[in-house]
Order: sequence, then C-alpha cells, then structure tokens
Amino acid sequence: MEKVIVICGPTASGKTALSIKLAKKINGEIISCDSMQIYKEMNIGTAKPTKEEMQNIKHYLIDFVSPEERYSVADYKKDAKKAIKEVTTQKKVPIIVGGTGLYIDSLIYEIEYPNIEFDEKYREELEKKAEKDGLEKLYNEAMKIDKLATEKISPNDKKRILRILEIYHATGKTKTQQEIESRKKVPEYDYYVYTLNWDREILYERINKRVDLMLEEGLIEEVKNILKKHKKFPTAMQGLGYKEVVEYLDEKTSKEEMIEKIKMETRRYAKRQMTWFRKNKQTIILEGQDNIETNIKKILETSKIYEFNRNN
RNA sequence: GGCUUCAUAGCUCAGUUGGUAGAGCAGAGGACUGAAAAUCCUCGUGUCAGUGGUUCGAUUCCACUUGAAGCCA
Repeated sequence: MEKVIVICGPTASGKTALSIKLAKKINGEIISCDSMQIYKEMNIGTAKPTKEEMQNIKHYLIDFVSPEERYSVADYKKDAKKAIKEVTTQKKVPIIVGGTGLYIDSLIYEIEYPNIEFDEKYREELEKKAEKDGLEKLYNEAMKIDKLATEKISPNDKKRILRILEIYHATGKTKTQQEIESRKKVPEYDYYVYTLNWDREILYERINKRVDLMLEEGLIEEVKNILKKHKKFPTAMQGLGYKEVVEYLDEKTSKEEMIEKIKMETRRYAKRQMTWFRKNKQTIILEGQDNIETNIKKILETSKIYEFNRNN
C-alpha cells in the first residue's frame, strides 16, 4: 500500500511551514485539507500559503471554489482521493495538510458518501418549518424516522436534526443505516497521521498575533472586495474573521470589538480542533515548539519514508 | 478637608429581613458522517476589601481602615 502522510493540528500550529519543508525533502506534493482555503479570493483570513511560501511545491485543493458555491465533505473526499492518485502515479508522496477534522476522517477511515445532490429546496422547506412550527416538531419527526441517531443529538442541534431528515428524504435510508454502509470499505492507502501539539498558552499567543497581522495585511479590504463581487455565500462567510468583519462593516460592532472577537473565536476553534484530534489514537504527536528539522526527522523515522536524494 | 454611595467568581453584576452565595460573559471538558472555521452538550467555593465589635452564629448589623466614584468646599 502506498504511504500517505497526514499532518493535522490546530490553527496557527505551523502546519504550512512544516509540510512544505517535508515535501521538498521527500519529493512530496501537498493536498490541503481545509474547508476555507478551498475558496478563491479568501486569502488573508484563511492564512492561505502564498506563492513564495509554497516554494514551487504543488498544492492541491486550495483556491479553486467560488465563495458563492457550496462544498461539502463528500466533495472533498472525492477531490482528495483524485489528488492522491495523481500524486502517487508520479511516484511522489502525498502530504495531506490541514485542520478540518471531518475532512481528514473521511479519508483515513475511508468513509463513503453516496452520490446524491444537495437538495436546496428541501433544506429551505425544513428551515421554514423549523421557523414556523418550532424545532421540536422536526426533532420528533426525526425521532420517528431514526430513533438511534436522534437520541444521540440534542433537541437544539438544528443542523443535525435537519440532516437526519434530509438523508431519509434523499435516500429512503436512515442516517444510522447510511453510516453503517459508509464504513464498509478499507482504506486504500497507508495513512501516517501526525498531529502538531502546542502548549495552550503559547498557541493562543500565536493566534492573537496572527489575527493582528491579518488586519495589517488588509483583511477588511479583502472582505469588502468579496462582498462587492458576490451576493450569496452558502458557507464561505462562515469563515472565522470573515463574519466578524461583515458585522463590523454593518456597524454592529466597533473595530476593537471585532478584533477581540476574531481572536476569541479563533482560540475557541483551536480548542475544538484539539478535542477532535485528541480522540484519534493512531496519531503520532509532534511538538510544535520543537524545530522543524526535529519533526521532519521524526516523521521520516516513523513512516519509514526516505529522503528523495538517497533513493535516486 | 467634609458628606454620600460602592467594594461579592477572571470580568459585569444579582443576592442573603443574620444560618458562609448565583446569573451572564470569559474559561475548561466533551460530542461530531453531505454547512464542520459550522453546529451542539456539560461544568459555578469564591479570604462576599481589611481589622475589630455586637451575636450561639456576620458576607449581611455597627465602628474604624484602605480603595473607587460622585457631590460640597
């Protein structure tokens, strides 16, 4: 089985720098795993690597979706598998890099998503129903359809309640049933998963600094330009930093409040990411505070992938 | 200098007619299968500013001290 390196970690943990150095060393190419860096025009706020940073290492799944478009894990799974294949056929090593835990899991656990279209109308219908009759009613409906899955979630978790109903509507199957079927395949690749770990306080300081830097680099201008160009944002404007700048531009918050809020929300996001990555037991921990060379050495030793020059 | 008000969780503040206290925010932990940078769940002991007095018992009443705000000089 071909080996695939996965580097995950919370936001601002140094994934970009590590992955590019590693790619150079092992003749690798990078496949991003980031639900926001996929979007075009969203550069500063997503901390998308710049051309200079990439140093001619090819990056996949970055900067290729319009902010007006919808994109989901299912799309990611498909695109990422394709990218991995493309990299391996060139005899290069795929390096998956990113912080979107759900996307990473779709790959390393080989989760299968049936090929169905997103039903915009049905979603709207459900949203309206929730508004009119209350969420409780939908929760009860979900309970009738799929008790097992509904019991696992909160009656307040609108998103997941809708999802249970949507799956049934689209496939005639329950979510529980669908999830069992989604786990039937065995991973096609040998995934080596690494997680960058940081001391909480130091990571939070890095986040605060990075947010200040984003504003200096023109985050507000970036958001203004996107708003000028596009009308609808099914998911893109959920991005951290973006929604807060929109609030500020609507004069709902002061500039100071906006900056503090971005920092706070980003810290919380990092915390959630750490919770997610912690539960993956097969992961190998890398200390973010260690220098890059040390961590690369650790990756080479544990994955038994050798330096490119030595093999050729 | 005099008078008044205030001092309770990291922050903003409730409250106890005297039996040692609780909200919001922050924070922490967790969940997560087509929106995931999203969404959701759980978690509240702190010298009740300090010292002394009254009292069986004081964070609560009284006195003084310290600090803050306001008013009068």
